[in-house]
Amino acid sequence: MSNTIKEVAKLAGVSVSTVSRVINNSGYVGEKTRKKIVDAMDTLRFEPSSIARGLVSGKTSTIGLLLPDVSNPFFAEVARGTEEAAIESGFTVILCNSNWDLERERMYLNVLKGRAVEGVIVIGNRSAERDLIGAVSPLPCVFVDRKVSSDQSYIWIDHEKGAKIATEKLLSIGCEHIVHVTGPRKSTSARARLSGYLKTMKKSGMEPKVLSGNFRFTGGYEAAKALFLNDNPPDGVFAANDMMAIGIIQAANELGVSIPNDVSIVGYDDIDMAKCTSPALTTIRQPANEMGRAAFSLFKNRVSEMKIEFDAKLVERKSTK
Amino acid sequence: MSNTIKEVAKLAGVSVSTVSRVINNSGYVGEKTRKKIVDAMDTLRFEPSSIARGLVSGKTSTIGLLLPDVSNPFFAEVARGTEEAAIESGFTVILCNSNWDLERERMYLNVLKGRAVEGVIVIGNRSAERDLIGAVSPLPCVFVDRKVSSDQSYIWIDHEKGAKIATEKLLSIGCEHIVHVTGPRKSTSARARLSGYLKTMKKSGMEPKVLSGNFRFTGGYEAAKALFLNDNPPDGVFAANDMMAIGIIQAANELGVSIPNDVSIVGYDDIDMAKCTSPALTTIRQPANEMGRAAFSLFKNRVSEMKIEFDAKLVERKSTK
DNA sequence: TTGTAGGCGTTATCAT
DNA sequence: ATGATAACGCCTACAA
Repeated sequence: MSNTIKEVAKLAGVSVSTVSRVINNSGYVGEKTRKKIVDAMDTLRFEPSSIARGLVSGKTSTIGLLLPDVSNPFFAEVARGTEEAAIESGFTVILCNSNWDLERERMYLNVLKGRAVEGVIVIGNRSAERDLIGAVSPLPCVFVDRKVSSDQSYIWIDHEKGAKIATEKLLSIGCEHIVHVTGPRKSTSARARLSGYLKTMKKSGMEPKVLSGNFRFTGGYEAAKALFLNDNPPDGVFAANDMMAIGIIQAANELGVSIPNDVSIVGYDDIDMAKCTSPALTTIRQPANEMGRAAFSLFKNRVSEMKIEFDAKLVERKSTK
Repeated sequence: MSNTIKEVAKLAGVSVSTVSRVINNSGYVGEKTRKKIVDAMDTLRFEPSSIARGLVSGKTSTIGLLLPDVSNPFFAEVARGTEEAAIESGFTVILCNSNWDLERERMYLNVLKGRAVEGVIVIGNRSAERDLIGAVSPLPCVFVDRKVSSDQSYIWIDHEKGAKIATEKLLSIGCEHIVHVTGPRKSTSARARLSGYLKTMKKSGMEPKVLSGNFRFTGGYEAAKALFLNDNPPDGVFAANDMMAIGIIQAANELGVSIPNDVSIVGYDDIDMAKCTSPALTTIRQPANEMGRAAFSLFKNRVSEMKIEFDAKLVERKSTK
């Protein structure tokens, strides 16, 4: 059942070079011969060995995708976008879950090099920039959701602006006591969101209030319990991601705090789940799929020192007045 | 960048086969020669080409993972389990999203063959069994969540039993009008769940009632609207998966139907989201991560005609009395 | 203990 | 328009 170009040639009664020509349609091939070969190819269900091709060309048509955890909805969607774009270009994606672990990030980068991938796409990593770039070098690398100062390229969303939009939304509906629940300090995107919130609050002359979170459901849930049990509960909450916002909604529901009457909630990401909460979550949309696709295209076009910026957009649902 | 074995040989003043021997440390190599070669290797920073190796040995330490869509939480978790187990064995996983499309399934299987993967793990496919096995042959293949009659191996959960447990739970809390919202007809696991529901209802002498669903949020949502607006609304609903159950909860909340007072809901899968709904969803847990790991181990140990069965378990939360 | 040579599946360069 | 044949980088008998 293993089919090589040789067997196709034999079945079609021609030489391997002619078969190779029709595969790559290069050079001249007579119509009749071409047809015979094409027929032979699909009766044999022939698929050229990309390994052998790789040997000749030195290329593997493979990239590595390094992320903390595919089972996180945001990363899953980025992964999906990357993979879709890759396959359209004849590339294949190796999946690597670093599990938020620095040691594993480094390990994977080495594995990927050994696999002779042509490039790496990195998302949501925690490594220090210099470590990361050292480890990945000399492979071309695209960073997603992280600005990087060297000559690598990256995909970036202006989270500061997104946070500004979120905060302004809360302001515009008359909230007077707006709290921000942050993501982990090490996350650059979490820091950008915090900064956007702080600046917007300052500009509007409001008093900011910040609680530390961790990007996880429980983080939001616990923050909200503390918040709503307080004697001065907020009337607006901006959570640094949707998972935490959902935790907040859950806590509010349990405590009998009415959304959006007593408090309005804005999240960040627009994961699928955001449509399904009660009430449905108003949030800042990150186009995760497109970001994944863009990352691949940056790699594919071998553009270094290039950035693509996306716009974070407000998606209004029922958790805000 | 990377040097070849030939250059190492030249620098060390030996033949390539001797170098090859030290690389794979096979056969006899004199201590002095070995040292010379090792030195040469690292002054040249030599790294053997995994492409060339793959061509010769036919082994790539790579497997393909074919699933409909990584951004579906259940598949994402299986993917994670598979990838974790794989890397622990020095294997690498190529991610393939078939997008529920038969044509793409076949296309990917061919791509994977071309990549010389050593095996394939297939989840949630829709292809007819014979097509699938024909397309993947002669690669070893493990099917997840699908029974297969040939000599392939598979991972299986007894969904009929899971459905029985779900239905019995509803019965045990006194529900007298229990509806089942199904998954797509083509899905074997959906059919098994339906069958388990039907048998259990029959045994208890209750009248079954079945609505067609599609495994998606909207499917549950629409089914529930129809159900609760009816003049004879159910007091128990068993949804064939969590996404639909969440749609049902959403619809109930919007309609002012109280869960679990007016109606109890049981889902299936125990995706992360199930903890986060209001009220939190009682559901049948599938150990997705373990299933992924088990799939890899079945492949790794080259066991064919082997099956691993998992048990579906009830996770009680707040959507049932 | 070490070297020689053939081959893995393709592509590319010559000839024919 | 088509066919030999030499690489690509490595492994593995088989010789020496």
